[in-house]
Amino acid sequence: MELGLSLGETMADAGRDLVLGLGMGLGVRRDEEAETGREVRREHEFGAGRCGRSSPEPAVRLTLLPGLVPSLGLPWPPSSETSRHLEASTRGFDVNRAPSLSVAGAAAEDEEEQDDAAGAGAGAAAAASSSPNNSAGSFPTDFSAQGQAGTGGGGGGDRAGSRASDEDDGGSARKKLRLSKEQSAFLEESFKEHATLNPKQKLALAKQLNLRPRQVEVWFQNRRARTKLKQTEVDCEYLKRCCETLTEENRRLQKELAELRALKTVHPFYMHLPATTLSMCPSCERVASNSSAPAAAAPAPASSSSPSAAGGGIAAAPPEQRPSSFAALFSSPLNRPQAAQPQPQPQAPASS
DNA sequence: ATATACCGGGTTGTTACGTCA
DNA sequence: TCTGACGTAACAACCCGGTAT
Repeated sequence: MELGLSLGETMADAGRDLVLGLGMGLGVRRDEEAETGREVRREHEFGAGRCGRSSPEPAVRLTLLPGLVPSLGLPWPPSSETSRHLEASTRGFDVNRAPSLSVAGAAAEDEEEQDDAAGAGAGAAAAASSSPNNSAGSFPTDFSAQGQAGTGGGGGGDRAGSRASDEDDGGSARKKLRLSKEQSAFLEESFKEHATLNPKQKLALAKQLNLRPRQVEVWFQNRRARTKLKQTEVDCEYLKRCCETLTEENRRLQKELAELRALKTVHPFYMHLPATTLSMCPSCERVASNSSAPAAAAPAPASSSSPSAAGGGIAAAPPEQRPSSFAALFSSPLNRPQAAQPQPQPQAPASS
């Protein structure tokens, strides 16, 4: 069996569909999200799924449903990933030292901020603002003292404005990069609720955090990129495990097929069905035939002379009802492993 | 057709941390 | 043990191209 895996672009909030180009005709569905317009997305802009318009949407996509996790026995999501992400997401908090620990650092920053103030003319407020240390003590009230450094405040929030400010700052625009712990936390909380912003919310957030709207916009862009990157990493690992499991399954089925063929040679009367119509039910370990599937699957009584009846306990079912492992793999409810979110995933299955 | 705004992908510069001699 | 150089990861900001309005 040849597997062609293609990792579709799926944002963390894109319905959690892992796209697999397996070409096996199982669990195929059309991507309805691809028809979702931008306006619809706008209406559901917060918390609603979106499909990256830049991603090439295959005409037919095989949705790798999260039910694979239990089916394949794959540990998901990796708790280490979650912890790592959380660590990473909170690393900035730790990096921002507590005021008591940053005497030397504060002194150094004072020098920088003096430069900033001199370069941007932001004044004493800006000079005192951009140090995260200054805001470590109080949560909301610090926001008024944050940001705006190096840009002279204001900032239209549009690209032209930011680019203009880049040039206006006389080369000091990239200083004071780190947002404060409180600002990051607030943005994270906002991101949990909605991964995209409309202008109104952007302005509100910027005002609340005393950041430029452009900063808020950039933060959300970067945050989405990080989420997607994490999800991609998770998906790759997941697909790798899926591939390994399916390979093993294929190996097992090939072996069983060989055994059945050998059995056929020994007892030809026993298997007067075409070999291609035989399938093995992995759950009950019985041979199933789909050659008479339409009739056998129907409630109508099966012919006593039918092979399936003669088999005694041999079940016949249409392919979509066949209790194959693939069907189980690709028909489970959405449970695709997700990249570590800011909040821990309580439904993480136990690792194998 | 043009302008504007937004977004994703990629890149750059800064910062903080860990390691090692 | 302390220190400075070095590598690395994370992050904020930017640039560019595409798309929608």
